[in-house]
Amino acid sequence: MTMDRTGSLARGNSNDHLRRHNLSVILDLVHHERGMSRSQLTGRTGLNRSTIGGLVNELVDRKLVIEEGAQSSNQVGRPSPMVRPGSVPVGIAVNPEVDAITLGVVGLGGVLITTVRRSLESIPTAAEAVTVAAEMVDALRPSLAKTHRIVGIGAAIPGLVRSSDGLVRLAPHLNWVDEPFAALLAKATGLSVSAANDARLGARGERAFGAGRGIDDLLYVNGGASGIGGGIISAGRPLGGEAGYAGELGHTMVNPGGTRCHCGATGCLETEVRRDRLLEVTGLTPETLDRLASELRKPQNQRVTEEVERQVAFLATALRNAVNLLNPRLILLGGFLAALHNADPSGLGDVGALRASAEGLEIREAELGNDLLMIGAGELALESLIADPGAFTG
Amino acid sequence: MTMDRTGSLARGNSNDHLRRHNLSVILDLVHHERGMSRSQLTGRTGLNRSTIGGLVNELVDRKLVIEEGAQSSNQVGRPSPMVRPGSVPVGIAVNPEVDAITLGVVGLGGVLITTVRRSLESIPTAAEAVTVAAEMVDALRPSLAKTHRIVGIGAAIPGLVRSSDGLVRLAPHLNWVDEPFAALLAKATGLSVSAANDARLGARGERAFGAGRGIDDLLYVNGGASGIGGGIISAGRPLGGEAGYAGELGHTMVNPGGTRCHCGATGCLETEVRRDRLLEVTGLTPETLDRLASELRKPQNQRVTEEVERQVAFLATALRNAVNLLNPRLILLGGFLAALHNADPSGLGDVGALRASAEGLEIREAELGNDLLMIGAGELALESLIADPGAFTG
DNA sequence: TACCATAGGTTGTTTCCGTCAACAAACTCC
DNA sequence: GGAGTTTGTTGACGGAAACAACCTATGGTA
Repeated sequence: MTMDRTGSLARGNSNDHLRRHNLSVILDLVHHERGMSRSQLTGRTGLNRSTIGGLVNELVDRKLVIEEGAQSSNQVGRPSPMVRPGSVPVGIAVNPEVDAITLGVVGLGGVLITTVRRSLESIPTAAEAVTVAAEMVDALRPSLAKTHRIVGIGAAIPGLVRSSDGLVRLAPHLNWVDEPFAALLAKATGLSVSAANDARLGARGERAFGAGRGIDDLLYVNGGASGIGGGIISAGRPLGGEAGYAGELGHTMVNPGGTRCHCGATGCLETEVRRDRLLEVTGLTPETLDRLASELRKPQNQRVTEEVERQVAFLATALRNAVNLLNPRLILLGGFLAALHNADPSGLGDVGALRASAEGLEIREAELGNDLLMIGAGELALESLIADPGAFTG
Repeated sequence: MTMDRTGSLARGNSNDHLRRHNLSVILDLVHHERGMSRSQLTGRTGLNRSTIGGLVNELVDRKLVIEEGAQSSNQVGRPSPMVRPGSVPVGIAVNPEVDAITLGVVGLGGVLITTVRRSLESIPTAAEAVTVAAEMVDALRPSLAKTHRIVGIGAAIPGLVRSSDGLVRLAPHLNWVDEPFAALLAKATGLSVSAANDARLGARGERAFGAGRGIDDLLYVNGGASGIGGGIISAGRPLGGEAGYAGELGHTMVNPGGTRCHCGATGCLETEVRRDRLLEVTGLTPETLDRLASELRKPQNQRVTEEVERQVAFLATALRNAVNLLNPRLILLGGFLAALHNADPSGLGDVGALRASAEGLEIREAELGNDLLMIGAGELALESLIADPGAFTG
C-alpha cells in the first residue's frame, strides 16, 4: 500500500479510494522500476489484465505514463508492451548549502533532467535562500512550460526539519533556527513545498534508484564536511519518528573521553570521525577531496593508517549500535565514510553486533553520488503525485 | 491501512480487499478502544453511517463484536449504540521462562481472561517447553470450548526470534539456539502460532492498552533479571527490521572500558546496568524484588546512591543514542529500569539528545506490569483475526 | 510452415461495495 | 408536548473490478 501518509490507521476506504490506490500502485511500480510490461504489472499487482488495461489507459490519458511497443524478449507468446514513466510531470529539488543553492528538475523514474547551481558570496539566510531559489524556479519555468508540468518542490536541508510543516528547526552550518523554509518557499513560488533532512532524502534516493533498490530495511550514513547524517528505511518506508528528526546517527556516543560536540554531548560519532582529520593526515584539501579514497588506500603512511583505524573503529561502534537497534539488511555509506570503509573494509566487515542481527547484513557504498540529493528530494516532490495520480492532468 | 503484512507494496486491491479492510479497521478500533459508539465509528473512519451499519452487522453476525443499548449521554439526538468487543474469539499467550511456563487467554479489547502458570524443575529445552505448553493448552480447551473460540497462539520469548517463521534464533538464558519453537508448537496444538521477542511484545502491549495508547512513535525498554530488552513502535507499527531482531537496546555500547558481554562486545548497556548489582547494594534478593523501588528512593546509603547514579548515567547514554536515531515521542521503562528512573528522575529528565529530537519527549513507567507479556502476546495471537475478520465465524 | 503458447482488446454480465436521500426513531431543551 | 437534533434503517444508484467469451497479435518451436 504505497504510502500511508494519512497517519491514522482508522481511515476507512471507499470505492474512490480503491481506484486511487490502484492507480497509485501502478504508477509507483512504473516509477520505481522505470518501466514494466503490462503482463508484469498484472503479475505484481494481482489484478486482472482487463483491470490493468483500464488503469494503464487512464494513466496514459493523464500523461503520467507512456506505452511503448513491446520489445523482443526471447519469450514465447505475444510480447507485452512496456509501460514507462511519462515525461510530463516533474518535481523540483532544492538544496541550499553554505556556498550555493542547487536546483534539479526530476522526472518520474528518478530521471534528473536538469541541474542548476548558483554560487553564493556568503552563507544565506533563510529569506535569501528562498528568494534565490524562487528566482531560479522562475528562470526554469519558461523552458519547462512547453513539455512539462511542475507538481511540487522537495527541499533537502542540511539540518533538522520538522516533517509536519517543513520548518527548519536547526541547520547549524547555515545558522538557521526555526525557519519556516517550506512555507516561505511555497508562498514565493505558488507551488507546494515539502522539506526534509538531506541524509533522510539520501536514504530515500538510494532506496528508490540506487544501491538500496528493493531493500526494505536499510540504513544510509553520509559523511560530509559538516558532520555525519543518517537516514533509515524501515519496512520500505522512511522512518521519521515523531517529528521527522530520526536518523541522527552522527550523535551516537562512541567515545566518552572524546571531544565535546555542538549538540552538548561528548564523544559523538561526528566529533571523532571527521573528514577534516583525514584531509589533514593525507595532506589534502577540500578541493582535492576526490583523491581521498585513493590516498587512504595507500598503506605506507603510518599516521594515515592509524587515523583510519581509529575512525573505522568508532564508526563500527556506532553502526553496531544501530544494527542492534534496527536490524537492517543493508548499510550504505556515502561521502568520506565510503572512502573510509574502502580503505579498511575488514574494520567494518563484521560490525560485531549480535550475531543474529548482523547475519545477512551487507555494508556497501552508496551509488548515486552527486545526484543523490536531487533524486531524493525529487522523490519527496513527486510523492503526492504518486500517492494520488487521479488528481493530475497533463 | 491497518496492517500491511503482505510486505510487497505492489499489491493491488480489489473489491474484496476493500470490505476486508473496512471490517478490519472497525474491529481494530473497537478492539483497541474497547468499545465505540456507532456514531464515533462513522467519525473516525470517515465512512457513511449506513456503511458502518452494514459492517457492524456483519461483525455482530460473526460474533466478533456485540452491540449494547445506548447509554444515556446527555446529548441531544438519538443515542448511538455502543459496539463492544465480543467475547467469543480468544488468543492464547505463551511465555516460556527458565523456571516456569505461563499461559494466558486473551480476548478482544486486550482482556486477560485466564492465566495459568506451571513451574518447572529445570530450564526447559524447546521440546519440553512445547510439550508442556501443548498440555496446558489442551487442559484449557474444554472450559473454553463452550463460550470461546481460539484463533491462535502468540508466544513471547526471552530471546531473538525470527519473525518470518518464529524460529528462536538465540535465547541465552533458556540455552536455546535455532529452535523452531513456533512450528513445533503449531504442530503439537494444531493452532497457528506466532512468536516474537518478549520486549517487542511488551512494546506492543503498552502501545495497545498501556501507557503508550495512541502514541505512534515510542520506545519500550525493559530491565529484567537476565538483561535489558527493547521494543520500538514507529509510525504506529512494531519495528522489526529485516528479520525481527530490531530493538536490542541492551547491546548499545555505553562504556568502552566496561565489562565483556556475552554478545562479544564490551561495555554494553546490559553489562553496566544490572539488576543484580542493585539488589546487592540494597541487600535485597530476587524474592524481595518488589521492595527495590522504595529502597532505591531512600537516599541515606552512599553506595546505593552512587550505583544508582552510575547506572542512570549509562542508561541516559543509551537512551540518548536511541532518541537521536528514532525520535520517539515516548520512552516507557519497565522492570527495574522503572525503579531506577524513579530513584533519580532528574538523571533521565533530559536525556541530552539533540534538543529538537528530545523536545516533546516523555519518559514514563510502563503500566501493565505483570500482565504485559500476556497482553502483548495476545495482540500477536489476535493479529490475523483483526487483519481479516471476514475469515472468522463464531 | 503449421502449431502452440502467451498476451492484449473488446464487450457484456455479475458481484460487491459505499453513497445518497428519504424516512423513522429516540433523545434534549424549551 | 412540540421543535430541533442526531442517528439508525432502508432501498435505489453508480462505480469498480472480476469473470467469461471470443477474437487478434506475435513470436518461438516442432
